Amino acid sequence: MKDVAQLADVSVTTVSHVLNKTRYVDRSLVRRVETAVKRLRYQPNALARGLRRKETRMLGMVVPDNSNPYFAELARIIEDVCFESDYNVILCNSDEDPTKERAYLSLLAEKRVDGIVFVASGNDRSGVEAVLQQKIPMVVLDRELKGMKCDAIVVDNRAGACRATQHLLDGNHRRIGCVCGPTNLASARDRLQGYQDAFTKARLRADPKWIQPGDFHIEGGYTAIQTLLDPPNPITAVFVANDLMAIGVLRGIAARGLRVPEDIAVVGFDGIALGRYTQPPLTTMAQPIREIGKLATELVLSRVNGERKEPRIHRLETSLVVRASCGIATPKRAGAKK
Amino acid sequence: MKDVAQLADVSVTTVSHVLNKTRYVDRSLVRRVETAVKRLRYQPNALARGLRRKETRMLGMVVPDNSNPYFAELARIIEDVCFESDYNVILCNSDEDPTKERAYLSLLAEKRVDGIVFVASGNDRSGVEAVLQQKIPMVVLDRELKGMKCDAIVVDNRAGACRATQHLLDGNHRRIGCVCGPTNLASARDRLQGYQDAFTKARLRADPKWIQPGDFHIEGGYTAIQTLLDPPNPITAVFVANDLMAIGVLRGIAARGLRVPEDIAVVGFDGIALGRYTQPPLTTMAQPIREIGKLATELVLSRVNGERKEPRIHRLETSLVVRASCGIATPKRAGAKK
DNA sequence: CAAGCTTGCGCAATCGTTTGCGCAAGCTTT
DNA sequence: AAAGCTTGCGCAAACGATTGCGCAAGCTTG
Repeated sequence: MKDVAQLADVSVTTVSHVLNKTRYVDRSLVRRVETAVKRLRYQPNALARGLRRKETRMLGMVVPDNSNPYFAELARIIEDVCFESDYNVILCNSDEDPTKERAYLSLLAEKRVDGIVFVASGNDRSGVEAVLQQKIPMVVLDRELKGMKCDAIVVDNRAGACRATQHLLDGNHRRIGCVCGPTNLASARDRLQGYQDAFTKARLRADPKWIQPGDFHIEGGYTAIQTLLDPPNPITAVFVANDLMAIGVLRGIAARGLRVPEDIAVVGFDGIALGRYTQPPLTTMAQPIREIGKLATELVLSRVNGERKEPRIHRLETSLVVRASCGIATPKRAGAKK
Repeated sequence: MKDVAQLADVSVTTVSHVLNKTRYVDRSLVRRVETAVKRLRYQPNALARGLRRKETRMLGMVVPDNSNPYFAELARIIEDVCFESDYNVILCNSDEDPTKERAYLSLLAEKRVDGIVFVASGNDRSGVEAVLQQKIPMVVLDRELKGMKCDAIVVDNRAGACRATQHLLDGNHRRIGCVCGPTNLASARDRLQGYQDAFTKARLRADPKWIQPGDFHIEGGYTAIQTLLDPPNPITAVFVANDLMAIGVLRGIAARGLRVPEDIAVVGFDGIALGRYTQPPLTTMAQPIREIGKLATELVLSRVNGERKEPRIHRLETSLVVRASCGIATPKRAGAKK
């Protein structure tokens, strides 16, 4: 910058003001500065700027695993919105490991990101506290950390899972299995609850043997469905707590020579884009993933820009997307049963 | 930091040295500093540090689209390796748009990332030049920019596509279609070439009508296969230039009531993890994606750490992964035919 | 006991910007 | 023509760390 100033024969102050258009500068000087910038291929140093301005135009994004299509899509949306607003995003994969989560949150705080989108997994308070007390705007997805002074976005996992299961009940399935997620995750527990709620509401009982824990990964779905199909007189339908596992389930069923939905009906959860293209296409309880991503980013950015609203929990609706894998044409509403 | 120094009643110099363990400090002072750090919840400012040290411990990563599983997996690996070495990665989606590419490269340069992993798409020299002349280590994937002073990692797309197609020929298919990628991408062109090479080598001719351009996205595969299957006496096999489109192709075939591999054999390209779980599992020409990611990151990081080797082009091998979608049990080697 | 070493720490410059403050020159008033 | 405004720019102090250099106190040595 000094060099630019020298070459253009002005002060660095003027160079700065020209670059930022932050006060009037004479035409001729502007031109001189601009040509000097071009000649020297000058690129401002964002660190120095950030240090002075106390902003970095970077957001941190912590997700469990960006190779899970759900988070990949979410990341893509967040990144897009950020790009629009001239922000960059730092990608962090936590693997749902509290230690990694803490490490990343702390790193992001040190890097002085302007905000954080955090897909929380465990009950990790400490890491979050550290960030908040640095006054870094943050929005937490998928988990309501009660008592936390920051926005959260959640979907009603329980109600969604319940409706998904009801859809199978409506299709006259009675022996309905559930491949659920790791029970240390609140969202997984809620979805399991919802599955059970559906039975309760229908005055039926879910056999505990029908419930098989998964890991939210594709292989987990594959192996879970195997043990679910092993016993004689097995389930005729299965609710899978996320779409990635559902893909594994579809494969596992096919590997046994069974057909979906004729032999086993399958319903997933998440609404990833891939669900349209599975064999057969996947019926799923879709999260409004685009909205979640947009809202999350906008919430963070609005706080970055000084918005001072009271933090709150935003609850979004899931919606049932009926495709072939459940073998039930029209979704009946729960209310329609009475 | 000043506050810490004050509270511990030492100079900021000492605080810095304690934090970085960069010179001997008396035990008692170390303790005083450490407790002060805890009490104040002090977190060093990475911007200031970076400014002084001229490093950011951040890498830029530019990919076309992180929601394509191939790039998602790549990103994941890169991020993992970086985490090991205490680096963060900035995620950038270029959408294969030269303008976005330039914008991102320039932004990354301003942010003074220590290095860049760049999955190049177009022929964009300018953006790359700008980075290189800033002396930022960079490795370019998927495209050899000749004359560029930086490392590149490529796979032999042409040979890979050729072998994939040969595999179909070996399976006694003669009318083999090709869903190729956008022709402005070198990798897509090479794969198309490889497809044609296979015919040439077998002294056969590929009907131009069998070649259908795609967009490397899932829907593109779906629509491409439709037009490929429309004519009477259609193809009996298809080579798809990437796995994502291949998934679309599988769906498209199923939607017409045809079966894979009995009616149409399918071979993809990329080797994404999802390929194991498609219906049927996808035969594909796999890129060594883990190696690519690791090598890319290691190359960049080694240069960050002052390695001064001559930049070179690293060529990696693809390998055929035979699953059910091609309907051919054992891959015959091209050489075995003679 | 003086000279020279070693040990342990602090001073102050530096990294590359932004920005509050003030100054000089030209213009408008009265 | 003096007083007061405008206009257009530069000076220098931050921002928060790192690090070369040097200083004082305690030791060793001859």
